[in-house]
Amino acid sequence: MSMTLRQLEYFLILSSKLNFRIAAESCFITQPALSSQIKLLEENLGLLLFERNKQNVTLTSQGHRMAERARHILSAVNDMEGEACNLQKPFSGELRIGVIPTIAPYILPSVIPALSHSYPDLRLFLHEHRTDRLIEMILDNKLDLLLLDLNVELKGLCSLALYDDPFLLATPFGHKLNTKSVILKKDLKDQELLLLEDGHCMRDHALDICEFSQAREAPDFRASSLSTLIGMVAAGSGITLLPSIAVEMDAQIRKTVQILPLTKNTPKRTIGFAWRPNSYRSEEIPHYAKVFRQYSPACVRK
Amino acid sequence: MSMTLRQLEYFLILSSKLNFRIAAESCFITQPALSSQIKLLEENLGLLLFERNKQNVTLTSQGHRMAERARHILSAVNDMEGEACNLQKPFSGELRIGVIPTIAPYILPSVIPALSHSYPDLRLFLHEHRTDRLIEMILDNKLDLLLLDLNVELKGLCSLALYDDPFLLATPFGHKLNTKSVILKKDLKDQELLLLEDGHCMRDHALDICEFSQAREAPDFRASSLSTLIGMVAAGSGITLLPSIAVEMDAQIRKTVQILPLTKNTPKRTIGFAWRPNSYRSEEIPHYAKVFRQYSPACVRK
DNA sequence: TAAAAATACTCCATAGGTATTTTAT
DNA sequence: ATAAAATACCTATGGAGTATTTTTA
Repeated sequence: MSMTLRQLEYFLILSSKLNFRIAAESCFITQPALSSQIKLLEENLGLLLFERNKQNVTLTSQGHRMAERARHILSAVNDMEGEACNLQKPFSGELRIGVIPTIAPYILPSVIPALSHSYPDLRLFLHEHRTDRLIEMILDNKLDLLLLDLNVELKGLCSLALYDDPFLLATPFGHKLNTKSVILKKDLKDQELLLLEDGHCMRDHALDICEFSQAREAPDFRASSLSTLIGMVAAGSGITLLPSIAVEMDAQIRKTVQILPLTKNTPKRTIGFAWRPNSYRSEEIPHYAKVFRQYSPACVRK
Repeated sequence: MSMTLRQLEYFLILSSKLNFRIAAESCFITQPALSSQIKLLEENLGLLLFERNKQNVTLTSQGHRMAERARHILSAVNDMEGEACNLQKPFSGELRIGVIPTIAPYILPSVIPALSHSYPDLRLFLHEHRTDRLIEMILDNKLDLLLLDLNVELKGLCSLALYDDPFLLATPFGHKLNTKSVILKKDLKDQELLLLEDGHCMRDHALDICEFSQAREAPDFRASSLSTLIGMVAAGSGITLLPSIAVEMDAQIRKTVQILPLTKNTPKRTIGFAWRPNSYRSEEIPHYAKVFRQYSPACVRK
């Protein structure tokens, strides 16, 4: 009679595979069984979800909108089942954490073991992606918790600030700025800054600082990671900004490049958690925050 | 195996009836059938939803939280089914509109027939309640569209302003303020204002104006409707504020009390729509807004 | 001809019914 | 004794299987 959760699951699988036989396999049923359930769903909704014409299956435009709704429903179902587990035994099960690449290597190595130790029934899964991707994933209920720079559009997510992470200046040894004890805004004027490639939120931060200090971005160069960036600075190709946590946690950095503090009114990023308001882990998050704060690099500890 | 939408429906009905026999009736099944489905749901979730001890059934605390989740899921299902209908035939089916009492009698009589005429396949249902109740209802998917004063906490609802509705001063005939052509802030000082009872958002608006102008609320008096308020003003018990739309649409008012314009920088309320972001009618709403604007009282037409 | 989806049918798991027992007042 | 929920057992709907046909490249 009425729509079924199972039909919605099948529907979404088919809408990603776009092939009945292959989708049926993913659903662990036979192809005719899938065909009939999809047909039932289409009859129930009173519209065509798939175009199955010329040898290939595609979602109709109506199907697209229905798929959006179906994802929302199944996400809510997932939340309900998760909360049920959580009520029986909180701080257990899968905790899927998403972290940006300019944070992960400096925070996680110390915090993750501590987290595992504090909550031994948690099974931690870490995913490292850039901000946009992480937000997509958490909104689609593929992640439970993000650790990122909070100075971004959070699309309705809840957030909690954990650390202030000031930026430091990295220059080649022997650079003319190195004699100064503190770098002021005017010192950066016309300096060439090497920056990360597009999509890294740290890049946007650094561009703001460029604009403010009238430094300019080095043309024809975009690094894909902080370590590349450090290598280029060491090679004398320019200067760059680094987060304090990186400088503190990676002892090699100070041996490779000169680290200089920026002006008093120092630019910084705010590192913190973000999560879906409907997450069944909402109430656990302040506890995780405690662990993250306690086992963080000294330079950001409040 | 897994949770069923039907189980969730039964669960919510039982959680409102708190009696298996009566709830089963509402579900159109027998009592044992309901018992077994509830039991299955409890087994699936791995927790007790109901306490069935001393002759009466109650929701457990865990049950409460699960009911919240279940409501959310079924609301999303309702949205999906609604959108399916809507894709087949937009501007049709039930449109459940919630309106506050200080707007309904002045806007609806002209707009509703026009709306029916523009969209003959709509079945309009009107609900008149105060703001808090309306917001509760729309969040619970019991209404599709609100028409209210937008100067309130909208709890994540989308909104669209329709009219600016200035307040006017109503005094008894022969009142000493009546000789003035325009009322200024200082004229209201120490005047006794008669206001609506608690819960009307117009009351809060009027209190703000009180505070600003140092007028004071008449003690021991709270009207339950604008017409009561007008009657009291006519009887010489004090003065009050009235929305322009009321004065324009109800010809009796000017025969009963004196209407005076307020200062240039006149206080006003903003009347508009509010709806759930997930509503399947989101795309229709600008069209409804057009009709509402066109068939509104002249005093608020832009 | 081959590969993919739809159709025809068969089967069995389970939602829901009836009859009855248990429990609490 | 009564009223409510649970249990036992039966029935039948419909989800999923196998075999086959239809469709399209």
